[in-house]
Amino acid sequence: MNDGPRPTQEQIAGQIGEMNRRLLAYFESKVAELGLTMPQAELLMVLETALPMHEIAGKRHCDASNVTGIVDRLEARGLVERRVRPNDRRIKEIVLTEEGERARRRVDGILSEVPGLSRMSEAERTDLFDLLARALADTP
Amino acid sequence: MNDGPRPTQEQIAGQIGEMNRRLLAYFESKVAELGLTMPQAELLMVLETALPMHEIAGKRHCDASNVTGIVDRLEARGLVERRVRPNDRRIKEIVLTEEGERARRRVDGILSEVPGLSRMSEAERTDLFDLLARALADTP
DNA sequence: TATTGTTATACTCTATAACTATA
DNA sequence: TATAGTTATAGAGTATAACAATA
Repeated sequence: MNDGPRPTQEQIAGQIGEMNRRLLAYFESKVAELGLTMPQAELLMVLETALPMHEIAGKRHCDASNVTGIVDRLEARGLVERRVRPNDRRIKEIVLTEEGERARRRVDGILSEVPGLSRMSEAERTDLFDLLARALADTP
Repeated sequence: MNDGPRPTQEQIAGQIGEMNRRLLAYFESKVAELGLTMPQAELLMVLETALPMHEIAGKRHCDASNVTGIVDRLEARGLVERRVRPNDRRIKEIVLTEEGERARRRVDGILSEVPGLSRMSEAERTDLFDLLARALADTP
């Protein structure tokens, strides 16, 4: 497949780290153009359907009290609404407003467009996908 | 090379995002065992040699006032020292203490050990390295 | 009693602007 | 004047603990 020089694990780790840093900075700058932080953008992405606060916290692997703050800011901007669930009045469903739907689609467009991928061939992309899948399987 | 099903760009982007999230969470938990945050750990990694504050800010692409705070905390823990440069008394060189050197080596070990890579063959790792290099070349 | 969500508190990181000391 | 670094300030995200409302 490839008989070039063999990079060390440290070199590969360094390259993955560099990739992560650049991508994160890139995505941050792009969602900032929509007036969003990354946690806010990621919270929008989780709202494919309406969800209670505690389920959002579960998906984001963070404490429920964080979700309160992020939802507060999204709600202040008119992107989401809190709706008490009639069956169980303890629960508040978070739902996207129409403007929230639009913002979510824009965020989705940003996060789906990894700049480094655009000039790769289909075969290269498939190889990368498969290798990442192998790596992911062993990533905690 | 690979004649399996062709994933869409969105699927690959999703996988890269998932990889990033997991790796970041993994590294965060590991450096937290050393009592460090990621910005603190990354600042240690930059100190291969002593550096002035403003150069650290340049390498981290952040404002100089941030570096003041992070160095404050590292200094309070005895991991770094500020030394005024005699030639130009405006400049403070940040140098690792012995304990800082030890912490830096531990952080280096953590960041060089990407868990998903350990069970891949050399050929697979080389392919991944080359594909990431290709992708990086087009990542701003 | 247990669950859901909020509030109070505290800490880190982030940027901007004003400041001090030095060149 | 310009540069290096700090401080003051403000906002966002994070976790923990205490709390109110509901089940």
